[in-house]
Amino acid sequence: MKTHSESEENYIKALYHLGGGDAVSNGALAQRVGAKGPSATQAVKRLASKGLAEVIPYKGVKLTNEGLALAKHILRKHRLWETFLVEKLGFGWEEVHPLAEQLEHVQSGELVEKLATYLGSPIHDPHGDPIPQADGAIPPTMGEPLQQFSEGSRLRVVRVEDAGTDFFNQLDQLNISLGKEFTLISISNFDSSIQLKATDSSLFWLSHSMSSNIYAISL
Amino acid sequence: MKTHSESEENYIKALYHLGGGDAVSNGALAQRVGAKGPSATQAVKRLASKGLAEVIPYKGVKLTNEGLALAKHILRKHRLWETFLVEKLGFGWEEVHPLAEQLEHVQSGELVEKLATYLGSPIHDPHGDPIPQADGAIPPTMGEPLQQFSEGSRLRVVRVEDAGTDFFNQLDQLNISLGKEFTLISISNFDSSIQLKATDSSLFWLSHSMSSNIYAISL
DNA sequence: ACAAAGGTTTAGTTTTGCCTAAAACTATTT
DNA sequence: AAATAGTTTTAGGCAAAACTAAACCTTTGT
Repeated sequence: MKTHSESEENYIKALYHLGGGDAVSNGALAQRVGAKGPSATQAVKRLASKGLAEVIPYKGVKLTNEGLALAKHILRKHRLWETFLVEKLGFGWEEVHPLAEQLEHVQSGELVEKLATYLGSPIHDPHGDPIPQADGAIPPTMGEPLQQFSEGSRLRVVRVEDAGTDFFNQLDQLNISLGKEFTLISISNFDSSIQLKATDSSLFWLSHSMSSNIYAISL
Repeated sequence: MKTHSESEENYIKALYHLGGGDAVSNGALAQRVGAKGPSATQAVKRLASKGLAEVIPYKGVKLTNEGLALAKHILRKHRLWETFLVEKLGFGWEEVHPLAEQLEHVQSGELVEKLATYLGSPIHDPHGDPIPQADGAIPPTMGEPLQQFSEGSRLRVVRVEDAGTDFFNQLDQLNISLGKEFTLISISNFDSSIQLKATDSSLFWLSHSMSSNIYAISL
């Protein structure tokens, strides 16, 4: 198996995140990896020369099938490590992203699969995001934003967007975590904030910016 | 805490391995990291400029106290990861070194300590080598080579040198692992090979090159 | 249609870290 | 004491990956 630099892997991840298999603009890519335009131009040329991406100058870049497979593999590692850090080492779900960014670059197919087995072959990570499987299959993305539900719905939180430490801290303060169940009491017509009732009958409001990052399924 | 490149960390590790706190020659250092002379010269200059090593041109290099502390910290990570890979993921003790070489570069004090706690704060790794503690203390190095024992001694294997995959495979074939107990039956005057008796009373011979990499304590 | 605006690429520089070849130093041997 | 062998350092390149400044496309507005 060819080996790739961390920088290359970061560009691959960014391309996958932004476009999946579709074309991405140079600017968007540069912004995502935290670099300037010319660095991205140069990077995608390197990727193209390795057969991982296709570039149409001034138009955009997209991953080849090979690039796509690599992207999924990296994402698999990332989410398995996040799962390990939370489930086994007791990290909070807001802390694990930067650590997984380092761990995901470790190269060893055997390690990934042994880790997956050790964790019980999970299909979702601690944020509820799907973990790509060894064969490249992506488990379904769960849930809808809370706005999508009607007043009176019984629902269970199954996924949250990684919207930064402050967001996670607020979730913790409100005692919201994956698997928790609530009843949607009302949605404000004024600012779209949402009132929920917890299983202990406590009532509270969530701002739109909070609730739009929280995904649930109907029970 | 300042951050260091992987290359720098590899040179730090090599300096520690070869000299501990004492001076090391440029050639030995280069060989250990798998580079050529000039690369090592350049690298130690970088280390010196960061206060991690002291160089006397044409004489040698040695780690500063800061460099020494960093070396121990990296070794701590390395041996904790090896322990994790063997104890939790089920890797064989001959496979873990290259993986730990990658994992040891992950930067996070919190991760190291959580990992140590998860593993039960071990003081020896799967090969029996001491794991430097968080405060820099080094647990005692266990055992003596089998040659040191007298005929008839009862002994327990507590450490093996990492002498390559073939060595480990042979250990496995002979059913020798850490903690196993044997009686030393005889030492050949001709080629220093050693005859052992296992607890199941089976008898077998070990060549000098095998036995000199196996360390035991007397029971 | 043309010119300005905005995004993209090229060109040239920087840093890290490796290399080879050549020069310089140390040590040994006669 | 001088020559030689061996090691180390300097000098000069190369590649990856980032940057700034300048040139170049594309698109958009009038």
